[in-house]
Amino acid sequence: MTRKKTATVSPTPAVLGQNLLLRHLTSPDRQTLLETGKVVRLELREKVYDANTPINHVYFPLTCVLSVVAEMQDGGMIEVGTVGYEGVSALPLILGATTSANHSYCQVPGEAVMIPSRLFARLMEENLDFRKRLDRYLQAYINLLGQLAACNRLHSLYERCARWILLTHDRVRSQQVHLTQEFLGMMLGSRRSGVTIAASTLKAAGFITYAHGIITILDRPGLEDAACECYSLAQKQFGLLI
Amino acid sequence: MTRKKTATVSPTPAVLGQNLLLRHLTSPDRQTLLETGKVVRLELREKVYDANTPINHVYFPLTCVLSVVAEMQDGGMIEVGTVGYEGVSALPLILGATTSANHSYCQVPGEAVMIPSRLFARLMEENLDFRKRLDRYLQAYINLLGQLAACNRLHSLYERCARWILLTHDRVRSQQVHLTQEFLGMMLGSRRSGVTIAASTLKAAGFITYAHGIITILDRPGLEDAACECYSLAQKQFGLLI
DNA sequence: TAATAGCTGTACGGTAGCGTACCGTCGGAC
DNA sequence: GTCCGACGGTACGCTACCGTACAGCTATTA
Repeated sequence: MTRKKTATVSPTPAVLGQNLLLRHLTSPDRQTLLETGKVVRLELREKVYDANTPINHVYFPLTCVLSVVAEMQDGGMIEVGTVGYEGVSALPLILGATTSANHSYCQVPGEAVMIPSRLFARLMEENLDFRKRLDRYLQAYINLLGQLAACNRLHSLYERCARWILLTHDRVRSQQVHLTQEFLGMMLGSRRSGVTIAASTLKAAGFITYAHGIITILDRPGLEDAACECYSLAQKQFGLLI
Repeated sequence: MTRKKTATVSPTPAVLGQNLLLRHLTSPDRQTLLETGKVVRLELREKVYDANTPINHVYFPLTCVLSVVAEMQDGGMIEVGTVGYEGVSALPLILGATTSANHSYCQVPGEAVMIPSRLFARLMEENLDFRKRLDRYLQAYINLLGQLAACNRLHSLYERCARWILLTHDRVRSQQVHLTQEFLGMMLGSRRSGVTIAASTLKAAGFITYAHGIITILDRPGLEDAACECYSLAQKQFGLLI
């Protein structure tokens, strides 16, 4: 929530290469992005956009991870999507909407390239290759959304915990992820105490350690075994985007 | 599974009006559809397409309802989307894919307008208004998919049963829906015995009756009260498409 | 160094729904 | 009318997870 203002910096070509959508951009659009885009740092739980509110800025994550979150009438929240360096924050804009049905905020702090929504719309309109990449990305996102709907119904909290940790880990450079059990519980739509039990089991198995909001991955293959099939399916979907 | 071959019939303008996407089509594309499209009857559980298999035909439901179903590694199935007269079967084609990650088959028997995928692609490319309507439809579908993911985690079987019956009822002209509890259980990713209890409760409340594969809606407002918020949200999304 | 706030471990009764089994009933086929 | 198969009702032990509460630990701040 606390946002430290940092000097906005223009991206370098190397920076653009960190995002799968920006990586393949060619001039003149590449040049436009180098000039107009800003590298910003998103802090934990910093808002990206609100539900049913015009989306004015578009973020291409570099090292941060964003969450798309559905809010129910009773105030309950649950994650319905994540966005990392493989994608872009403004999924609804791809189909011409100006708002989203969900909220989005920063799940793992880090950097992103920000551009105005109007520029994003122009790029989509004028750059066919970019447009096609966005379409493919959106398709992958939809496929994962369907899988998530199934996963939420059919798989145990233990499996989903492992899946979530892996997916986040894939998008972060470090072996450590800043993440409280309370937060993970909200993302998974479960109680914190339930998450503690699942996490303790993963810890006892030696796959992770867990202390005061920082989770460390110790045994990735082990964690992959613990996760449901949804993880490998997600990996496969993202593999198609490179 | 048993498909009775019927003589294929070309649609009339009145028929096109029954599908929200075809309704607004103007000539010359309208004429193309009247000539090239076929009105076909889809039977219960008739396949629309398979996962990861080229989609050659596109269906615009008139009175039938289609299900999009995810199949898990253990063979378990669960519905991740439905398509009625408001939409079209081939959602992945909208984004340029040629296959789907899921299966699709007929959930409620009835009629649909069928065209070849190639024609569908051509229409999307050449008809901007049609393209825009498809984009809006896909956006609504995505929003509902997100809501479903949340619903599957947060709402009870009782609520989801009511929601499902309502959504299907909306897309059917009759007060009766052909539907076994076994089938509904599969759609909802739950046991049949659990569905029986939920359905019995709805029956005891006087909202529906239920006998040998045919469910009859008696008290729609009552059923709406029983359903979770996801139903009214879906209604709202579809309302935006008219 | 002490106080504080945030995070994790644990406990425990309660419940929804699983998994499975069995039986009754109704409708359609012959 | 009789048989058979499909469908629905019910039962019951079992499990995962809820909801809530409380206690202990660690990093941060005063």
